Amino acid sequence: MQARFSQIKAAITEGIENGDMQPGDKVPSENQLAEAHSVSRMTARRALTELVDAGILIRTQGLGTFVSDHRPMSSMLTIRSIHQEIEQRGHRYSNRVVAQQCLPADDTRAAWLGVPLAAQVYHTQVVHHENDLPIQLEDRWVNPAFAPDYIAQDFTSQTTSQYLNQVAPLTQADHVVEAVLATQNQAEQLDLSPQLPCLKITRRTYSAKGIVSFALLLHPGNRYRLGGHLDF
Amino acid sequence: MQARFSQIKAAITEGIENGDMQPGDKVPSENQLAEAHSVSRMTARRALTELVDAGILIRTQGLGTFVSDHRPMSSMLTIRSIHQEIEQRGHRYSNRVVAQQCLPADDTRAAWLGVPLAAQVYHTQVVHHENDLPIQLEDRWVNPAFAPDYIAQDFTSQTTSQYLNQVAPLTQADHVVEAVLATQNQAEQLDLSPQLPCLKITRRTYSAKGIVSFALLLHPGNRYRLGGHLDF
DNA sequence: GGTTCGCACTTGTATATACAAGTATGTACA
DNA sequence: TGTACATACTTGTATATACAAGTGCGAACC
Repeated sequence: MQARFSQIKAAITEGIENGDMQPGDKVPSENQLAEAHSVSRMTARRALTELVDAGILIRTQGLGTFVSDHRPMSSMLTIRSIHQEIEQRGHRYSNRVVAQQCLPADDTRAAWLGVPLAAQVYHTQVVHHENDLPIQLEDRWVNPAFAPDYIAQDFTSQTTSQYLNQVAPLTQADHVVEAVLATQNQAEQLDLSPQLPCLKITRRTYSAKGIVSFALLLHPGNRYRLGGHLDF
Repeated sequence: MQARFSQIKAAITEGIENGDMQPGDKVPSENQLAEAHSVSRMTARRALTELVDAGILIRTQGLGTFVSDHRPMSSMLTIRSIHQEIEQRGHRYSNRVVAQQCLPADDTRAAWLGVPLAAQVYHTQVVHHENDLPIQLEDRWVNPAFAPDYIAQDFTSQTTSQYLNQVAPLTQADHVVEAVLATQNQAEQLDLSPQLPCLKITRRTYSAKGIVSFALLLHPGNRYRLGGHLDF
């Protein structure tokens, strides 16, 4: 047995899918839907609310509810924690901490972290392994103001992001994904032949008080699966 | 003036951000929240519902509501239509239809499109230009069952996805993004030096009745900006 | 003719209530 | 000891109602 609000949702999406309602068209008002389906207004409203959340409909107070004209414009990019992902595949996760140091920020790092030039920042470089094969290179710069003990941690038992999320719960993050060639150095760390295309993901994380860290991920070969809606 | 359910949301997220509540912790029940904030249960419930939708909380009927332990695990990858994106930058959009043909599906295409081997499918290859510079290569295979007139369209005035979205409104789409090197042929179409890393996005679209098309996008240099939460 | 006001209709917020359904726990019973 | 049941508490669904707030239109007024 299906809930009633769910039936109303189905009726509306069906009307959109078979072309009865075009993008921009007005859908029946909450009161009309309520009467048509013999439910209360709040139940009809719930159906509309969930379709609005899904991006199928658009609501304007005082005007009405309409079929969205630009539905498939964005998509959930789901990237699980590298640790979890590997273990879910039934494989063995391990890592190697290549570098863990405190150094003065050059202009690029300073700009990304929002600290003065030459300010001391923490840097770690970790190679992640799946069944002892290197599959991911992580470069991370951390603002000491938010994680003063970062430099003293043991990151073989706990990932850097796990630790940071503990001491400075992040509230926001920006990401950029691009395709690059691995540098000589990076290729050596990952035990790759150079000139191999890699997915590079740059990420900047914010806590409530400022920029916590930015990290650089190199994924040779790894693919990311996307679900949802996307337009190109 | 802020709505009351919004105040409750703020109170909960604040509790999570300053560490009062850890992932896995139980948040007050709907009735407790209602009493504590002097609102009805439905209002307290709405606050929780929106936080659940946002991925901050997890609810289980009969058990309670808990702080999510894997908050920042996914991110909205927002990719606007190439056409819109270029025009929003104030640049000139144009394209060149390289191929538009009907041919028998090889095993790969047949598998992706869900049609028998050697079935006739439509294929188009379009190069998208920004200010007359090629920036994107689009390969698309279409199941004729859902768009029989696809092969006769003029795709200089209308993009392939615009047309398909009209004749067969899509209900779902899968995407895979990876880094590859452009092939000799692809590099020529895009007027690139070969051996350049490109973002390759493979997409399969579904209508209510089956697989409509799958497309392959090659983006040299182009970066995708992500917003929201992501974990690695 | 042009402005203002009021009305009808829409969505937004909030309440009080009722029952259904899932989970855990303890108690009574075999 | 162990199974079954009753109970308390949780979230899930649904209703009827009330008022707030935004939009559009027409009628009354100047």
